[in-house]
Amino acid sequence: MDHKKLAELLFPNIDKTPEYYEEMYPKRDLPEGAKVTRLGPSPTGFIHLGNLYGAFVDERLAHQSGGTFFLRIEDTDDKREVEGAVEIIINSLRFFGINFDEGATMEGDKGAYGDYTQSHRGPIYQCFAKKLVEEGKAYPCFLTEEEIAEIREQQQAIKANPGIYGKWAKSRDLTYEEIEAKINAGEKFVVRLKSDGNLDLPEDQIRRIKVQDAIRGTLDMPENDQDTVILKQTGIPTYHFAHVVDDHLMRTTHVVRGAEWLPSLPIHVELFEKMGWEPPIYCHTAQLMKLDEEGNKRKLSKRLDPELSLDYYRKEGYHPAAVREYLLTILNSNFEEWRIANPDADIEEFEFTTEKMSNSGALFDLNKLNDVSKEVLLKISASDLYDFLKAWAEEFRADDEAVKTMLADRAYLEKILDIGRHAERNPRKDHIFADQMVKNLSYFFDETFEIEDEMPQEVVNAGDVSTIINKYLETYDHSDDNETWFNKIRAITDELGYAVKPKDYKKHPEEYKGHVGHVSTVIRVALMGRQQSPDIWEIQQILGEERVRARLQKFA
RNA sequence: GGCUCUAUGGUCAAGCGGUCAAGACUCCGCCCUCUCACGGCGGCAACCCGGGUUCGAAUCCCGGUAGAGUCACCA
Repeated sequence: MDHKKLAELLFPNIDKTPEYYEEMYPKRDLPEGAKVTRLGPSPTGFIHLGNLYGAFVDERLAHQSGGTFFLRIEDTDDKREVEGAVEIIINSLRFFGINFDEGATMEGDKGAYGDYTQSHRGPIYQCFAKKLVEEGKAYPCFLTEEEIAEIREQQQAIKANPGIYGKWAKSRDLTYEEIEAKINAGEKFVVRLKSDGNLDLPEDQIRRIKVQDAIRGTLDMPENDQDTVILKQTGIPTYHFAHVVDDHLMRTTHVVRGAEWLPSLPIHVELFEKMGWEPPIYCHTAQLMKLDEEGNKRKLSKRLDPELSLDYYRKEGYHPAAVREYLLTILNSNFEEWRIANPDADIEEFEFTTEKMSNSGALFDLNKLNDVSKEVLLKISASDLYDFLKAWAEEFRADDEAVKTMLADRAYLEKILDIGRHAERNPRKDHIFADQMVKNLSYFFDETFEIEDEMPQEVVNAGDVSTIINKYLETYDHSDDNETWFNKIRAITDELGYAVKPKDYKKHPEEYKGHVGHVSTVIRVALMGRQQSPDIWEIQQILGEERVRARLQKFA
């Protein structure tokens, strides 16, 4: 077989040579140790937490080392493409602080290693596929879907491994004349790798490949024996071939991808060998897991787990910094420790390493996210929080009246957001995410204020509700300081036969109607509509005298 | 089924031949306290199983088991 002639027959329009592209995309001029990483999403427009997790690793690796992080659109599957997906991907990631140095952007490509959209790179892949054919390392395959299904059945019958390989790869043996005839007859073909592997040998003779994974250490697996499709009928490559060609030409140094790619690693290794290229350093990340209905762990799925979509967190109003912080806690096992030692340090200062990454799948933990979020929001100023809430509202709650009223008066909301946050010792950590905050703070606004809780039983039983309110109103002076104010409460408490010290009531409940806490709660319910809230005095100062009196009046 | 990955409390996780087996989140007490939150103190709770190697194993070896992933002209 004249492979050169075959290559010409298959790719009559490919006139560029591999050398041409090698020259066009020279080695990157970067400082020693700089890493080049990439994110290669398929443009379905759906990104979930797992994608962010991986993107975060890419981003840290590149930017921590003074390297480059680029975006490549992997749209080799025409069936999955969604309109506007690239924009969604870029925006979502940017929101969470992931920015690219190079690659596809909304305004087209940026960088010297493009095109960054795989569907635009047909001739490049074909050029390298042609080279493989020329060297007898790849061949056209005319098997139809039905024929492949039939092969599979035969393989099942004799318990052979499924797939197109070795003797099952019937198109391997076609002569030039046969191929030419088929092409002239209009038959479509795919290009397959002609694998040298053989897994039918006795176990101890099977060649094994060893790959150093930056996260997992030495990987040791049987070599590939499958004649994997590298170019589809359309001339567009499969993931495997696109990965090898692109990451070589784009000079990627570190390929970060999910562990679901582990099984196809031998294919990639063989492809790199056949191309005569040095493979990148692989970083196979653990997959984020989820507990399913039966209580089993399983991989996050975009189809099954819409609530793990990044948009879900944006809609709920989680702050991007909180999500980043949370992700880092599950990404690097020493991050939490570092954070405790450096509570105020910028997250960028943490030295992220692949070695400290877990290689078992972490379960997504909402409790932990919320906890982390509280800490993160505490460090954000009221002014910045306001801006964050406003941006969130504009995007997700444009028609929500409650949100509108909340944001109407900036100074007012900022005071509310700061309640108890600047306490010298133990600041309050009330804020978790935007939606939660809207609900939590509703009582500050007359439009959303309502009585949600009952008055305390002790006071109701004694019939003292309006008595307390009236006495409170009588002595109320908006200009009292916190201590003066509370002393007045104590006076009312004592006067009406309640214990000024809760401890006294606990010791001798028969001697009192209740204690100062119950009396305060009456005020609290009248003012806030709830039995629980931050400091009453502080809230009163924010609500203003007029509003305070009006609300109390309803219970007088 | 083949191949691969993983295996420490409910969750996330330290550990890398000798520890009373860290820590964080959750949960439960107590303290602080006008309620809640915060904070402090304390508590519940773990090395998948079986064999080895060793004076000694969560750590090393072998064999099971379980969970996950993957076996496409999807990525």
